[in-house]
Amino acid sequence: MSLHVSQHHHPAEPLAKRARRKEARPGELLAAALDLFVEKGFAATRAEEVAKRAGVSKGTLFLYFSSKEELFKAVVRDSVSGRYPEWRSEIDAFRGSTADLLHHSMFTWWARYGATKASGISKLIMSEASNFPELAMFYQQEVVEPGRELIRRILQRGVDSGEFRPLDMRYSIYTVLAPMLFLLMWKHSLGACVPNNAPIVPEDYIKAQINTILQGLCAAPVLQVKKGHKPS
Amino acid sequence: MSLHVSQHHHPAEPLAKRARRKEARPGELLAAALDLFVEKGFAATRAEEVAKRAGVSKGTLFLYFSSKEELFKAVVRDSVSGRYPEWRSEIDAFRGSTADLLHHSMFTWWARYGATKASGISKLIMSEASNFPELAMFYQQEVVEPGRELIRRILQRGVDSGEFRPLDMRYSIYTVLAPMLFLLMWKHSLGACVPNNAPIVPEDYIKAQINTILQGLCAAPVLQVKKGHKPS
DNA sequence: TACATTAATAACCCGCCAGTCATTAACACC
DNA sequence: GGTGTTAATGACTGGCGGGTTATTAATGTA
Repeated sequence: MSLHVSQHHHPAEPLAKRARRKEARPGELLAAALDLFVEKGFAATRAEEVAKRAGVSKGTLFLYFSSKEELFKAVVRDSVSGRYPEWRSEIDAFRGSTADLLHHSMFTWWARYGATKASGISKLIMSEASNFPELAMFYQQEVVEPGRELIRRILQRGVDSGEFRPLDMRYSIYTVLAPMLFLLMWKHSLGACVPNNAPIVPEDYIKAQINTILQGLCAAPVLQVKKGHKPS
Repeated sequence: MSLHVSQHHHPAEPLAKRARRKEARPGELLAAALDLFVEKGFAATRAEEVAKRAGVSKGTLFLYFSSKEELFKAVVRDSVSGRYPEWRSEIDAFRGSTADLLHHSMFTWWARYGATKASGISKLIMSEASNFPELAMFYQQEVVEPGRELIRRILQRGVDSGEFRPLDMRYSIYTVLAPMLFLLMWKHSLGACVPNNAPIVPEDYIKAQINTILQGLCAAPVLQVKKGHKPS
């Protein structure tokens, strides 16, 4: 996805059969795979369908990726784990209160990841980890651990500055992680396929969660989160 | 599971092939199906394997359940939705503070559901809802809605008595639901199959979550949850 | 135009699995 | 022991899907 999005050599010459485009194929296959993995899950996604969506035959898919599992790993690297460095430096550069940093981080995470297609990958892994232990392992190292570290960093900042009470990091991390991952899961499972009379509005949900989290974590009794707060 | 657990007619006469036991079969099949659905998921569970674990042939399975989906619905009715009436009356009968009620409910829910095999069903549904919309719909009506109602009941009790600040029920429900469902998901996915240097101890996790939730929900600034609290 | 290289293809292999059905045998009743 | 009912079986079907391979043709070079 990120770098090599499909760019047809010439619009006037629309889709030559059997065109040889060694450079463009992997990116197009990754994009197609992301779409389908997110939409149907890992096991339920058919290699042939990925190929078709990328405009090639199944044989070509296996020419560029040795198996379905390798294809999946490539998708994760391309669309998830690549983003950590940027986030980490943003967090380190942040100058306001830790409450504001938490607020900013959660809304940013949602806007840049949770609300995008790529977030389906997290749901997929939670869903299919037990059937594909190797993928689970890969994801744990590549995504989960770094993510935990980022949250720990934010909370520690609050403790160090005295804004938060002393925290047991082993579990406080989940105070932030659980509501966000639940939102993700919900969005991609029951929330997506069941007609619901009380649908979750992500921004409202997050605001409510932050409210609860902060009033629970701050050392001193604290007011509501400020109303007109600007996420970015 | 609940009622008709397998009881062999006579232990001395261990496993007569082709025994005719119309009464015992459905229960044994449900128990086997629960095991396997939880272990491998819905799509990945093979009908023949369910039959084998129940000690019958695949043909017999389809004699009692018209399809895999019907088998699944029967498992849900048998091992999940049957428990609501009991919980609801326990909640209504509770006499202490709402903070204690919440504490009691969350630990009881974990002990009687979260920590058992049956909780794998919730994880399964979150995982496979999008591939089996009919099952998702069924689960939403049979399990999710009643569950939401129960949480709403508890929170409303706290608001009415003045223990909790006024709450937007649409989202406050998730303050309770999200951490618990996240724990479930974790237990049945990454937490189960990845060697983890910081494993989650459910009771500690829940205690930490309650702590945060209450300090966020209570009207007045509140102390820690009492230390030696007895869940039941 | 002739030739070498290799990207791309389509047919193929092989194992798997939900659901069916004709056959078999356990049991009840006489 | 004989007979009818039906619980239980297991072989079978039809379709699917990951991965392979022999073949085809696009492109670069001379």
